[in-house]
Order: sequence, then structure tokens, then C-alpha cells
Amino acid sequence: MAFWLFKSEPYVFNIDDLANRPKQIEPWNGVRNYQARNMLRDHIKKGDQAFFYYSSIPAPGVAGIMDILQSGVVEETQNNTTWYMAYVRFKKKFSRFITLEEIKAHPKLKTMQVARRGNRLSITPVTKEEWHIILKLSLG
DNA sequence: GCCAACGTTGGC
DNA sequence: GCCAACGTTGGC
Repeated sequence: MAFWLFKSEPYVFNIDDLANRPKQIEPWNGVRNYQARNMLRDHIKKGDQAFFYYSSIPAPGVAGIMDILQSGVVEETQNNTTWYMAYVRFKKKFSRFITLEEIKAHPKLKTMQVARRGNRLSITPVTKEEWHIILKLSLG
């Protein structure tokens, strides 16, 4: 099983929206970046898990986690390019929001891709260690 | 609102 | 194929 981080602008779609969907399932679509597309197509698998990350707000960070039900689903083909999406399901909303500031301050989290300056990828891989540290922090 | 860090587009 | 100009993302 692999771990990921998916970005969303929470005023567009947030983890409560996901929790309120029928069966708490939603297609994660609209990804129009080739690197992220390739992850959806080739690397993200059923059974993986992902952080739900809030971007473009005063204090960005991780709000909770979701399950990947299916990935590499064709969303749209335009010109000669095929775009893919994943189906995600609500798993858990953290009792404590983990801010990017906290991630950057943590010695074992500050190397996370999302903490890198200028990082724009909307989907990034997360290591097993990073995953578990953030889960533990969310309980505290 | 500013700016860094890309990604994309289009002229050559 | 190169690169300048422009557009977008996203943190601050």
C-alpha cells in the first residue's frame, strides 16, 4: 500500500463535502498536469491512502485522510492527450488540523515534497514514515 | 498584492 | 529545438 497527498482548495471542495457525498465517494478529477496525471495512471492503486490537503488559504495543511477506491480511470481525452482521475472515499477527518507550518518545523516532515518551496504539484507521494508521523500528530 | 517556481505557447 | 513571454499555482 502506498501513500499520497492530494491538494484541494477547501472553499471549492473540502473534507466535509466529501463526507457528505453519497457513500462518501467522489471522483478526484480536473488534474491537468502530466506528472500528476502519470501518478494517477501508473502509480496510485486501489487500497492506497491519501491525505486531504488544503491549499491557497492563510494556513494550509492536512485535514484528514481518504481511501483510494480506484485510480487510472479515464476522465477525458482531448487532442491526443488522455486525462485520468481516481475515485476517493472519506476515511477520517483529523481532530486536529496539521498545518504546513507544523510540517515545516518538524525535523522528519520538513523534507516532504509539499513543504518544498515553489512546489505546485497537486498530487505528491508521501513516505510511510511521513504518513505515520502525521497520523500520530493528528491525535495529539 | 507580491513573487517564486514552474508549465505552456508560439515565434524563429 | 531554443527561448522569451505569458499564465498558473500557491505560500506569504
